[in-house]
Amino acid sequence: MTDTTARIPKLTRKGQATRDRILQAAVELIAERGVVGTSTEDVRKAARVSGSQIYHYFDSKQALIRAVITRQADAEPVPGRPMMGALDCFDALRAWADAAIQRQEENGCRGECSLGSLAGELGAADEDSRQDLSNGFLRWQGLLEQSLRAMRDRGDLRPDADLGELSLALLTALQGGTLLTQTMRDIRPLRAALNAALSYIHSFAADQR
Amino acid sequence: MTDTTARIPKLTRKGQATRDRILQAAVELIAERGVVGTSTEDVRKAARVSGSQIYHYFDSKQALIRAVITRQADAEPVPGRPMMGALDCFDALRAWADAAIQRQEENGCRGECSLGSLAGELGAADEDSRQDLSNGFLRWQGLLEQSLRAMRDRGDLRPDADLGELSLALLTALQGGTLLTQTMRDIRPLRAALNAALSYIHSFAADQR
DNA sequence: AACTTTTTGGGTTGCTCAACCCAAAAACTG
DNA sequence: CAGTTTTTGGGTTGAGCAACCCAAAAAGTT
Repeated sequence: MTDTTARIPKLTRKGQATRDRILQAAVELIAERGVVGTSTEDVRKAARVSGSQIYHYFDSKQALIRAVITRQADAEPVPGRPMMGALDCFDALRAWADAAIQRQEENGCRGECSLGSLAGELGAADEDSRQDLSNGFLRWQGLLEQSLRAMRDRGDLRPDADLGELSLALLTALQGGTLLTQTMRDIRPLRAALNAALSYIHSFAADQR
Repeated sequence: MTDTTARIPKLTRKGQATRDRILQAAVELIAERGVVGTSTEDVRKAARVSGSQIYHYFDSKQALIRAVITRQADAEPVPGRPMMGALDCFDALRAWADAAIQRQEENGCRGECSLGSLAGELGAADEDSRQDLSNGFLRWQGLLEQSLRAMRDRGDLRPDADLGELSLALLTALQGGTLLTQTMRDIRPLRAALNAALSYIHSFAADQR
């Protein structure tokens, strides 16, 4: 994977902060206006930096976008809900799904610049971005799979449950549900998708009932 | 909904054909390069029409895009697999899902310009398009729900099955699965998503095995 | 204090592309 | 054949925008 980040030899705390401010501004603008609807000039204004600052920290708009992608990919699939070690029983999984739903409701079913939206917008167009996105999804799937593995180790899930498939089902439900929910501005798609996925996972519970 | 189609007073068979050729070219180009990656000039060349033909049949690029959306929305969720009346038992549903999977495989997991991709690309940016897309999804959900209703009437599904939720779960699975599959260029996400959704629906079968 | 990094604010350049115009020729319709 | 519709092929215009340049001032570091 090409590195689009390392440009500046040294980067003081302040430099880091400015770079982050630019990145954060890009994330927020893209969330509400999409990649195409966001010009570097918009980002510059929103980040309150002047002139050539953006091109001081990023090689190109593409590099900035890719930095946005990896930032989102390194974040939690459901913002504010850390997964590591926490999702290890059915109740926790249910709570995680409910948090995703609640978050969308609070946002008025508006975009969040999650990987899913970015994938829709960029996937077809740019191969480099597509790979970054692919890696992001892979990472998220890994996180989910790890949680499911913890559940299986605890004896919640049957030993023969295919964790790869289950984690994929959950991830696609989250992404598909979010896509429809944001497009239709209606929380029901996401709710139905996650209900179905959880129920499917539950059908592999060790103790049925 | 604003009508973006009716511009020309009369439209002979030939005019219709040319308009269709433009629309079709737009569909194909957008499928492989996305909306942003496709200029009106590209469409013009691909449709083998000259000069101002595109603006003769469409008010603007936006109008053309919206026409693409509604064309896709009026098509079948899984191209080449008509649903009306055909999907009325579990086997038919399974065959439909398999067709979706097979199609993606044949395409090398590449984009198809289905509503899902368009939604990702346009949803955030443009309100009019978002509504067209929303209506498209709604139509597809209706088709699925109708099929499930047929299954319930036949006695395949329990009377208390929530058809609205089930159809949403299936549609989100198709969309989310397709999104991940196309981004990761791997058929497994779509397969896992549809497996999960079908299995979920099957858990509402009248005769549990 | 010497040095490095960051920031400012003002450029410019050159391309892409949507939108639109026109007048004449070709094709179709009744 | 007269009238309408379609098509051709050549424009132009103007906006938006990415990419890049620079030199001086401010801030930070050691």
